Amino acid sequence: MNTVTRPGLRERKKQRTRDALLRAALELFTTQGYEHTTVDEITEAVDVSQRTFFRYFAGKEDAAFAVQDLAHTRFAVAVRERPLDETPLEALRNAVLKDWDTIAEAVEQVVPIDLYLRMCRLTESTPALLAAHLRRSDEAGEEVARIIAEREGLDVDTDPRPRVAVAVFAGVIRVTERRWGLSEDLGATETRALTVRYLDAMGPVLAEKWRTG
Amino acid sequence: MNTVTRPGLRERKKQRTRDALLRAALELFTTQGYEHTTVDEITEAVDVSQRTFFRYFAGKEDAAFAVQDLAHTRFAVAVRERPLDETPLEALRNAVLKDWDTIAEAVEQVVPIDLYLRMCRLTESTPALLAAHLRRSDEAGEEVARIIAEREGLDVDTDPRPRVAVAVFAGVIRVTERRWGLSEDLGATETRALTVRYLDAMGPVLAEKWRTG
DNA sequence: AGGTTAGTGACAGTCACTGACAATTGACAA
DNA sequence: TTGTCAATTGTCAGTGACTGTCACTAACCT
Repeated sequence: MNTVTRPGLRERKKQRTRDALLRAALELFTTQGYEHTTVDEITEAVDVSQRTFFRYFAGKEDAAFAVQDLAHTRFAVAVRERPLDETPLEALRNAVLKDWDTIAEAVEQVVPIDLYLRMCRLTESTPALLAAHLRRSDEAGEEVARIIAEREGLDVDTDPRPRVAVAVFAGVIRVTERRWGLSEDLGATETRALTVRYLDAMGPVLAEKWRTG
Repeated sequence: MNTVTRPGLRERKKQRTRDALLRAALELFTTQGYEHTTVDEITEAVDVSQRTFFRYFAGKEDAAFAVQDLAHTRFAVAVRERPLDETPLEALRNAVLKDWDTIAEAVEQVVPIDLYLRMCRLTESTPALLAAHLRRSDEAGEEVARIIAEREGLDVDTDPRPRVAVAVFAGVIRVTERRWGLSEDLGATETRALTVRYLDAMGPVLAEKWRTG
């Protein structure tokens, strides 16, 4: 008798199964490695049939990126919410930074953050995962480019600037991603600072001569 | 009796097999689609065992990108050959443009250019291939970043600028790639011009306000 | 010519993923 | 409460990518 109709038992059960599968998958991936984890191992850990796994996730890869997708979606929303007086790159910059502070709790709703972070690192060192990650980022970038174009009242298929701006921005993000993913000792706070530094350094990099001689 | 020891019969036979497999693979991929082409179909077309295919290529994917890898390698060389008085981004820009004019014949040595171009378009519309392509590009970018760092006498692990510059540059290239891959009517010449335009527009994009209002 | 070695084919096995159908279980009305 | 409907799941069979192994053949070397 909830005023807000609570999802029925069926719905709740489904959610539990999905969560359990997701958590088991990430746990196994991060401890044994992605390639060395079979779907059977995941389903055995949750005690469902293999077929069920594929009903919840399009494939192994899809499970690996369920959380990452959440982050991408949130970022797109954050960009859409930026005030219109910011330039495109300002909007992108401020969107990441604002999102950064609240992303942790959003992730925690689904899986322990620690698990997510370990998964991110694994992505960087697993070719198959890195490939999938880059493609998903590319996709997310496309969406953001459309948002930027809309903000600026431009046609994304005529004017290249939205896509160029997003591509440039994504490139910088990728650098910090890599840096963070491969270094053992680099906390979230330091990485955030690094991101700011790189983004702010971007302008000069393009014009300046680097050599002091 | 060659002064330059010509590769033996064994070596030549191997090369022929590899070429035949590669050509058959690309031909089938581009006509039937990547996913709908089985390795068995490829090997049947060349009349070798399936096992042989996997001795020449690490997988289906590897065959699909054999030519693309050639292009990446050439680009890296082109960057290395740029005069030292060019700024990093100038060097990158001029390397693509210079390479552009000679890449065609280099490709033709291995497979018909037309086949290569069709393969590129297919990559853009096949998620699995796009993912693989982006990862390989990322890898190539890492190599180029090291070359740039060396040119400038910097340590790539300390100074982020080489990677940032390459990431930014790669982002722009990606935009033209996409544009070319998805439009039916866009020749190589027009695409080259587009690349120049985007690259040259990059600086302004980062600083300027876009809205005229 | 005869021994060595690289390249190949044949075969068996693993694993991701899919389609089809039957069994189960929550939802909902009589 | 009970029976019906529909959603979820399990089972089974099959495809296709990829790997290890081993015997065989053909090029290479002396």
